[in-house]
Amino acid sequence: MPRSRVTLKDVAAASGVSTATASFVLNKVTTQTIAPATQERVRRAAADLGYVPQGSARALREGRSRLVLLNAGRLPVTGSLRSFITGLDTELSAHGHTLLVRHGATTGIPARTGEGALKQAVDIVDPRAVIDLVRLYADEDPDRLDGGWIDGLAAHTATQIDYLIGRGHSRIGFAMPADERLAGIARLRFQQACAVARGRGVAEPVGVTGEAVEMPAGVTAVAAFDDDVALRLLSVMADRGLRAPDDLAVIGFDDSGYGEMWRPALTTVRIDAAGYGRRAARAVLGFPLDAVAPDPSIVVVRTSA
Amino acid sequence: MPRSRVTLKDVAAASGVSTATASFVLNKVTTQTIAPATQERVRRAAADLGYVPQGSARALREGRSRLVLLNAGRLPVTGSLRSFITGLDTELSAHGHTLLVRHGATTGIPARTGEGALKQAVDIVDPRAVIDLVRLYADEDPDRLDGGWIDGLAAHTATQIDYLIGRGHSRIGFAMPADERLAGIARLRFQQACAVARGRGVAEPVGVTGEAVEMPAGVTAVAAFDDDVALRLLSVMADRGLRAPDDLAVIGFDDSGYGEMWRPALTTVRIDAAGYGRRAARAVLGFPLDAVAPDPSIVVVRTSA
DNA sequence: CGGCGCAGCTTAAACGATTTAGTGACTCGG
DNA sequence: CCGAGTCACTAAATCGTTTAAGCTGCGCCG
Repeated sequence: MPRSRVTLKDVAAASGVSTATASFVLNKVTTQTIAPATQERVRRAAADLGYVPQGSARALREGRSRLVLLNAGRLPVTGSLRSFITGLDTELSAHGHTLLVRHGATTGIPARTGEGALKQAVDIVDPRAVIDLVRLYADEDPDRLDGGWIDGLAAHTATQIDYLIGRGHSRIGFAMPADERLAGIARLRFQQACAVARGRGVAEPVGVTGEAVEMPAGVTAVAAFDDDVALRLLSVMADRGLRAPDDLAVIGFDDSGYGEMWRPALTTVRIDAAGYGRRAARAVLGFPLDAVAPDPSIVVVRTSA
Repeated sequence: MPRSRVTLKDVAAASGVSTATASFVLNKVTTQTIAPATQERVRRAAADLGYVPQGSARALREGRSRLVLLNAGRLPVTGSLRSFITGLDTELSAHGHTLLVRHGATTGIPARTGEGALKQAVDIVDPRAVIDLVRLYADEDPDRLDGGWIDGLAAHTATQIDYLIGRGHSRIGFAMPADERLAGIARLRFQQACAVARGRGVAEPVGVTGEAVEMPAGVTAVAAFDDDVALRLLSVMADRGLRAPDDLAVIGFDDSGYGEMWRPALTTVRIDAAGYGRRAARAVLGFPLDAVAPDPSIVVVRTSA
């Protein structure tokens, strides 16, 4: 019963042509003309038999597979990363490709076990492309296949800071993550925040850690690196009997989904991560990017700021 | 410079043997004896050239690749799933295999787009095995390659319920998730909770939804399906001015990492998910399971219960 | 009517690994 | 000195695709 896999040979035999012809038809090769009637026969046979090309054979022949590998390291897949992945996945599969994600202890430090594991995965699947979030976040990825995610960050940081300024805050703190691996991208965001403030004629934000709740004198609001940092800050504040937004306004970044469960509910910035995912897919496949523009980021106003 | 991939042929040529011999050496084939000196030469050459076998060629020949595919659907990868993946990954890579994860809109309902996408992924990579969490959680997976995760659930549910009973609660609620896709596994957990209570001579828990905070008369504690449900309940309680644990004790399940940021911090059950991951890896590879037993689950006592 | 061009196929050679079925060169017992 | 039995190794087939190159008739031009 479990008749083995249907191969191209089966399709060819069933439609009375050679495998070459069948391949030409099914791949819509333009360098070769095939009679319409023949095309029809082949397509029918393929459909009837339920033929699906074997990826490994194809990959062997073509030197690379139709897979795209996303290295997510140990990043939690919630909020925007989840959306990013979804966008990436839908756009890729619309073009016959498949997204697979590697999670694991990749350290970002070359020649550590994690790096080796990624390399191994790459060698095994011969992916069409690799999107390495770990290196991207460590700010050392030469070819950023992120669909403009990193580049878009400046505008989203502006969304965050502008909201605070618009609410009348003129002395702002910027809460950095504790995780070393995020240091690169955190520094970037901090610089962006400073630039925005300068542009608005407001004092540059002061960097603070998410844990320490003692704010430098005069700071009335904190923009957090992400929702995680914001939530951690909120909980430390609660321990000290401080409430947001009255004692200190707190705005997160990159709506993680957990902020809305908190009390006070976390005000945050929502980014069209799925849009960036779709763009990343196009970048990877070599398509023009201008066709898809992610929506601008918006502030999800809840209670904390 | 980008000299193309090092193949087995290169290794064979460099060590003056045929590809067959090289293959025998590198795969430690026992049906064939090779002179120690030759083995040494081949291994050196492979190392020097940086040879890595090409997965697609191997997969083509063997009919399946050395990949294991985990279908995570739209599940958030935090807490225990993250640990499960880590355990799976380390154990698999210790045996020359690689774990890749598919995220996406898989619906669990056959013949929907999601299912098709998974099938496509499977066809492309010819994985050694597929662990389908979506089907597993929908309770319709015939061959459960989960390392005993589902089977272990009964004991962990007991950990959760017993804690509440030990704290003197005799009328307990069980908070179910709103997500339809978790209905199967939620029902299972609820039944387990009932069984535990019966065994302890306590009234069976009443099922409640995570959102509704009105508890049936006399209920003093709630065991949640997972931390997410617990957190949601906690926030609804906060809105009504109710505090845990005094007004209602709440215990989560499957420590997600976000519970400790909440105030009151969420008491929950921590499961050795990494252990189950390692077992799942062994199950997939056909190794005996008894060698690895996951640690028993423990209660992480914080404040909410 | 010879030959050219073209539409519509097929043949066969890759791709890089694994593995079956040998093949020589030895040794050893009788 | 022959036959059998190891040992150490190789030749070649194979997996399923893609694709360059070749082949065959037919129509048409000069």
